[in-house]
Amino acid sequence: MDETTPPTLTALSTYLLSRVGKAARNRLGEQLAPRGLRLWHTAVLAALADFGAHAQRDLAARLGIHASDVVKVLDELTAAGWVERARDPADRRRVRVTLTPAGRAALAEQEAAARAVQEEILAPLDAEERALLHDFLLRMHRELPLR
Amino acid sequence: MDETTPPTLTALSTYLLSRVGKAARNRLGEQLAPRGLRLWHTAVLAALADFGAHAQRDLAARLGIHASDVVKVLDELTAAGWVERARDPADRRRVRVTLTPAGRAALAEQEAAARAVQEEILAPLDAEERALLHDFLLRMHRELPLR
DNA sequence: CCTATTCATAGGTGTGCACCAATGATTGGT
DNA sequence: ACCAATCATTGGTGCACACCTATGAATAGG
Repeated sequence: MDETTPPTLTALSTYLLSRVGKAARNRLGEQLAPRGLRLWHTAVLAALADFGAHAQRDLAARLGIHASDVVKVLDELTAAGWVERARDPADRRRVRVTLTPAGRAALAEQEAAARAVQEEILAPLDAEERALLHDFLLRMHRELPLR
Repeated sequence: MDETTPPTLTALSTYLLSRVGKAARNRLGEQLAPRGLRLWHTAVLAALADFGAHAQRDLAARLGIHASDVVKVLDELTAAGWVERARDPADRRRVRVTLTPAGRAALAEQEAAARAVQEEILAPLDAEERALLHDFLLRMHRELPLR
């Protein structure tokens, strides 16, 4: 049986983007799932590593994630000992979230997993093409609504 | 508040791919939703337009979608009058699916919607860059497991 | 001929993702 | 001192997506 994807679809960058993106997402998910993680866990750890401690509301704003979902992600990250919550003494409504050394180590592992996935997905491209692709994606990403 | 995405994430093509891809997927979905459609509807119409009538199992194989899900998509496409189901007289287990003229017209509209989304997402890229991106995506897509 | 396989169908599950409303504690504005 | 707004939290909802099982009709292979 012919399994060729319809040219009407492959002619659309949008379609390819959504399909390749989904593949990337799925493979990333498969890497994280065994550790009981989803993409937001990594994103939160990365935000803390790159920008230091955040109030939860700032994490939500930076990542474009719902405040109520931040709570749930942090519940799991604290349970893993990767993150610590502490009331902000200056404003006791806020909870200050900090990355633990264990959290930093976990992030490094997750980054490595992501790079392994990258190797799979970008396999057909040479180094120069990968650099171009990354530049294109960065520029598109920058214009995206953070939602 | 600083809403910069963590560099640890934006350094990963995989992350950008999954994020930009999701945006593309979402915007496409928003275009189709008012008409009660999802991406698979368009994909099925495209397969029929590009390769002619299919048995349902062949649609499933070509698109990498579950046979039981094909049934549901076709239920809706037939209800819209875009597709017709007929028993294959040569093998009466099979159902031969054909595109109606209305279906072809609907596909054209959906393509136009997809191109509009494309215009949004690819806005930061010039024509040459878009062509390069499309080539990259095509090559990556070709190596993807059809699932 | 009859048994195993194929095909379409019906009905259901689980997961990830995004979003929403209600609540209690705390703060800021006036 | 009070009222309105902010923040974290709880406990949901709904959707898209992918997958699974069981069933009946039809076919193919020995």
